[in-house]
Amino acid sequence: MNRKKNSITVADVARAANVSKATAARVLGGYGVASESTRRSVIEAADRLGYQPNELARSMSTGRTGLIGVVVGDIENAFFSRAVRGISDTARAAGLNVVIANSGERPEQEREMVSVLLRQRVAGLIVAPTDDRDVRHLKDAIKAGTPVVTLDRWVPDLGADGVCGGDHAAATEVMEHLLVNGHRRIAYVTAVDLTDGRLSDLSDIPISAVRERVRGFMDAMHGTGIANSATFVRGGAVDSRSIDGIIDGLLTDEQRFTAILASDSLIGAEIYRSLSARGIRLPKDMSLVSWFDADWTRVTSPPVSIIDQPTYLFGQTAVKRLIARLEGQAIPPDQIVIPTPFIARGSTGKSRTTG
Amino acid sequence: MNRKKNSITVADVARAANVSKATAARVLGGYGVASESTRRSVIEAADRLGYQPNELARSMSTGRTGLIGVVVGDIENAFFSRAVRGISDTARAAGLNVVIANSGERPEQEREMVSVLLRQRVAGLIVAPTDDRDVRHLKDAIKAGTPVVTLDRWVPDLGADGVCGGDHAAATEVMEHLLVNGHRRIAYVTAVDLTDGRLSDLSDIPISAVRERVRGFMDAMHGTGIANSATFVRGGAVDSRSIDGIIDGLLTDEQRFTAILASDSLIGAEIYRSLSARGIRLPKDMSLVSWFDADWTRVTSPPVSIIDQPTYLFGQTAVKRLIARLEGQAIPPDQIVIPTPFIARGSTGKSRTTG
DNA sequence: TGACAGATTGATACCGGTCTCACTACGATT
DNA sequence: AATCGTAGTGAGACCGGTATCAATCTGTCA
Repeated sequence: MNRKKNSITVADVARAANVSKATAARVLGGYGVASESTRRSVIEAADRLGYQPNELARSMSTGRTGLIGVVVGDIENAFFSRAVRGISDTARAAGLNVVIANSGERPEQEREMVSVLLRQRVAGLIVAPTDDRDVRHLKDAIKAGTPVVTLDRWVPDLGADGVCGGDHAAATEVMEHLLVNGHRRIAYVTAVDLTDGRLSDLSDIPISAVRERVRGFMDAMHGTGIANSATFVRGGAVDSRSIDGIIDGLLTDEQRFTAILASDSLIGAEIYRSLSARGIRLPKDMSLVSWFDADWTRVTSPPVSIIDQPTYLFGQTAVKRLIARLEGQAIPPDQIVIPTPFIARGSTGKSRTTG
Repeated sequence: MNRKKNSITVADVARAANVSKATAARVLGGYGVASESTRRSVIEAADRLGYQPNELARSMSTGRTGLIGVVVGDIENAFFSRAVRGISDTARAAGLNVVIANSGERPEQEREMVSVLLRQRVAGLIVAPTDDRDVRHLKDAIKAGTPVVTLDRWVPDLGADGVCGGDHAAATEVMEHLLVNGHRRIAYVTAVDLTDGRLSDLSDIPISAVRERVRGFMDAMHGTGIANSATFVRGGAVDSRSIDGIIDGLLTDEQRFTAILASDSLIGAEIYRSLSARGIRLPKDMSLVSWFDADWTRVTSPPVSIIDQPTYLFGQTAVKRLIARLEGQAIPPDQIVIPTPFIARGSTGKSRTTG
């Protein structure tokens, strides 16, 4: 047992203060009672020795860790880092600590991270599930007594609360704006891996948030009599190169696209860059809307129209709900929808074909 | 003791497998020896019961938690979130877990967070210290046996390793570029709180990274015979409004500034926005350089010249050094400088006064 | 003066693992 | 046949707290 640190324990303090371990523990742990005089001498001894409580031992014996585990797709993505900030601030205010893990949007890594966190005995989990269809690890966690709140994504039959954006409504709102402006050839670009980059069925999309947006997109298209709108969805937008490819595809398509929806701000930025590089002017030649109010959307000219996802609030809300669960509230798990309004800025205008 | 979770322990597995607790523990913990047959039956029993090791108890008894604590200024800042990603990826690969905390760049919150992490018995700390002059909490941690690596900032007398950028060199490089292009009236804008927003002494800057950059800035200015360069440093750039104020100040100053250095990418973005809003064109009317290669710097027109801080690498390097310390390497603590090259893009050009 | 309630305090089991040490069984060595 | 080495196993201490319960000490009241 190579215990490197010779830390001071309650027993040491007790000895120094000439009281029993139990009494010292009561004073230092802030539970039970002690006379004012012993309390003082214990505290004095603790200060003198530099006692620091061992949270591990405390958790061990109480069975509660004050830790909440968070699994996000990628902390480097501002969407998640802002949510993590919301989670972190809110948790801290409630005296909880936060352990962060990345899934890299890969199901097996998500499972691994959840398992690691459970072994760490986190009190609860906030997870942005990578794949709706494989949530057994989350079900198991819930069954074993660790409450789960899903972030940004909603899995109905999971039995966990979910905090998400109003994805279908936002898509509907954007589409209305675009349709009113005469757009008909509108593309939806997502990172989701679709066969050949094309969508054959909505259920191919494993992330509810994206699925709902695409559903809203297709519903709106359908409403204007466009039946083949599934062909307007492009998947696999994972990096610069793939996005350049998608943009090339859109620009040379026989459907002369006039507007593009970017499913997240990373994709949005790359699309913007790709369009600029090709000399396409916004909004004259093309309209662009991106999900998430990233920094970059305000410094482009024109600034980019966005769907504002207040992910700090997502995180905050998720923690609050988690805390409610930890306190044992037995309300049925449900979906908390946070409005994600469309904010029109300069990158969207009248369709060039009707202008 | 309201132990909510009825988790399976080694004792349960041992009973089910008809062996002693010690033997089951040996098999499940992967230490010691056991015959092939008992090993099989223990594993079978563990699987059947759904045994999940309790990492807490394990840490309790071994004295090591595979946790590393990270305290950053703000995870929401891409500078840090990218570093955190580097830390997280590298730590994970080494079998360590990461606990993140925010200091909000406030010394007392930093102290609080460090204390919380120490109570959590993290194996090591990676901290971006908010104030060089008050690092007693870090010294105490080191003295108590928890290695510390500072991130982005270097505190010489701390006795900890530090991973930082080549701030002085980068400032020198940028200044050379600007001076060659005829700029003489160059402002340095930082979030650091200076009295009246003006710099009276370098030691007023509590963050080494910023101090070194300003030193490089002033050295270069001095090299061209400009003696009052301290008046070209503006502090307090903490939000949209303050930055608008600073820009107004610079534009109306009797010194007709022709170039601005932004000390981080948040400031850079706001300055860009503020300049655009005022109709100032880059690089014709003003040159702009920002530290950190944030997303937004590539989508502006012109794209913004930057000092590239590879913070993913910062994080990665910090973890590697921390692991070396954890393994007991007794090399003297030192500063690891990671080059942060200047990358000229469209936002910097010839000074309008010499053009 | 003796009984009794309330306030303090101490002894000790316990949480779920790891780890030391002693003990057994058995083949190899002499 | 006696001795030895070794693989395998079990008993139990331990980590640093918390929690339970009994013991002691007051002061008060009948």
